[in-house]
This record gives sequence, structure tokens and C-alpha cells, in this order.
Amino acid sequence: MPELPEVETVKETLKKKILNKKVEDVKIYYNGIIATDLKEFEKIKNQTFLDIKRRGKWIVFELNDHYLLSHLRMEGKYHLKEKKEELKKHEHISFVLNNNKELRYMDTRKFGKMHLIKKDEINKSPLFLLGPEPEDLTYKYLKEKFSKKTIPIKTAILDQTILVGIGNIYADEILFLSKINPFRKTSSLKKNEIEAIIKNTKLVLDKATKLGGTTIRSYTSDEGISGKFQNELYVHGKEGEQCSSCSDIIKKTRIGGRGTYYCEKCQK
DNA sequence: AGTAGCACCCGCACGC
DNA sequence: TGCGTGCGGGTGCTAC
Repeated sequence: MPELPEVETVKETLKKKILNKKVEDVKIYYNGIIATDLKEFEKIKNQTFLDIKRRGKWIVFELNDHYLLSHLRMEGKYHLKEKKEELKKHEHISFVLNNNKELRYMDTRKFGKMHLIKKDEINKSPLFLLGPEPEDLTYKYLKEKFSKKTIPIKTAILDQTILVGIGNIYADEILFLSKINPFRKTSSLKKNEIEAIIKNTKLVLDKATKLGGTTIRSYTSDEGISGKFQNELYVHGKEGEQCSSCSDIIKKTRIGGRGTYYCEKCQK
């Protein structure tokens, strides 16, 4: 599923394929994907993809007058296809380009979202609320954020306004490597623990990126990215199995509505 | 104000 | 075998 590492890969791939291509038409087959005004979304017509960037888990397409923000959530994918190719199930949006091709957005669960935002209104977009990228994290910043909160650390590192990029799978892995119990209140964390979280966040995300991300469930049999990081997991999805470090049994619980896997003995 | 809970979706795993 | 139920994933909204 697309996490920060996959989003980075998708962004780079799209850049090679559609940079400087012009949108001649847009076809919307399921409008739940569009989070901004539907009528306004048509204004993407006749604009050109000038650049493609990433911010957190968002793909940011720079157009002439707007930014198109795209969040893939769990299942979102982009495919560049010939115009004449038959529409497939779960293809919800199609950007018709000026080279007889279409950039199609496919999303089995319809969870993804797109925002078309005027350039001068970018500070009203979802990007405005995002915390720093993992590479920009500092102890001072996290300490400040954490000291004011009483939420479990697991919930905190999933909060994209605190830092971006961590999803549920990586959150469990980061806390296991940091030897921190996911229920711990953020304000109780010691300096060395916060520093461990920063170090392991970078480590886990970098490693996942190198391995092409994590493929835990594969609902789709199309050519979607299939990563190898799932082979590197220590705790996530391993309820009842032995901890690789102490051989205690890995527990499953719920934190903030999320399935959470951890080792009670290793994570204090 | 900060936190908790839920809605959004749908394919799959599970139990009967 | 077929059916019904519940789960999960990230984010944003609503309700405490």
C-alpha cells in the first residue's frame, strides 16, 4: 500500500511520463475522489503539468494556475494508458493528455482524494497543516510537540500534523526498534527515547524505500508496485509469533482505533 | 483546546 | 458451498 516510500516512487515515475504534457480533457467517473468543488475541477483543462513534487504522502502536481493535490490513501494508483484503451473497473478519473494518452487514476476502495487548489490559495490546502518531513526532524521540535500532549506515542507518530510519512505498519516497527511501548504518553518520553524515534523513523522509511515499500495485502493483481519490506517486519501482523529479540509472544491491541502489534517485554 | 470516535469504502477472511 | 459479518487503512469531520 502506498506509504511515503511508494509515493516518492510514484512521483518520480509520473515525472518521467507526463512532465510538460497538457490536459486536454478530464473525465470523472466517480466524483467522491474530488474533495474540492467539482465544477472548479474542470478548470484543469488546458493546463500543463509543469512539475511534480511530494509533500508527506501527497503528490503535488504543479499546473499553470493550480496545484493538483493527490492522496492515494491505501489503494490509489496511476496508470498511463492509450486513449482508446477500455476503461477498467475501479478507474475513477481520467486526464486526457495531448499525446493520445490518458493518465488514469484507479482506486479499488475509493479512499483517495484529489484537491484542485488555486496557486495563491495553497496555504488553505491540506498541505498547510502538515508537520516536517522525517529528514527535517529534530529533537527540539518533537520534544516541544510531545511535552504538550497526553496521547499515546503510537497515535502521535501517526499524526501527520506532528510529522509526515509514518503509516500504521511503520509506526509499530519504529516503536519496536525504539523499545518503546506504544501506549506510553508522549509527555513521559525521555530524551534518548525521542532520539531513538527520530533515528528509527529515518531508518525504517529509508529501508522501506530501498525495498520498494510494503505489500501486505494485494487486492489487485495488476502491475501495482509490489514491495519487499513486508519480509523485514519485526512485529506488525505477527500476533502470537515469537519476538525476534526475546522470544516472548507478540501481542495485538488497539490504539486510536488502529490494530497495534508490540512486544510487552522489549517495549517499555 | 485537546482528545476520542466515527465515516468514508470494498475486497477479503472468517464463521456458521 | 453460500451467505452474512467484520476488519482495516489515512485523514478529516463531529462530538465530547
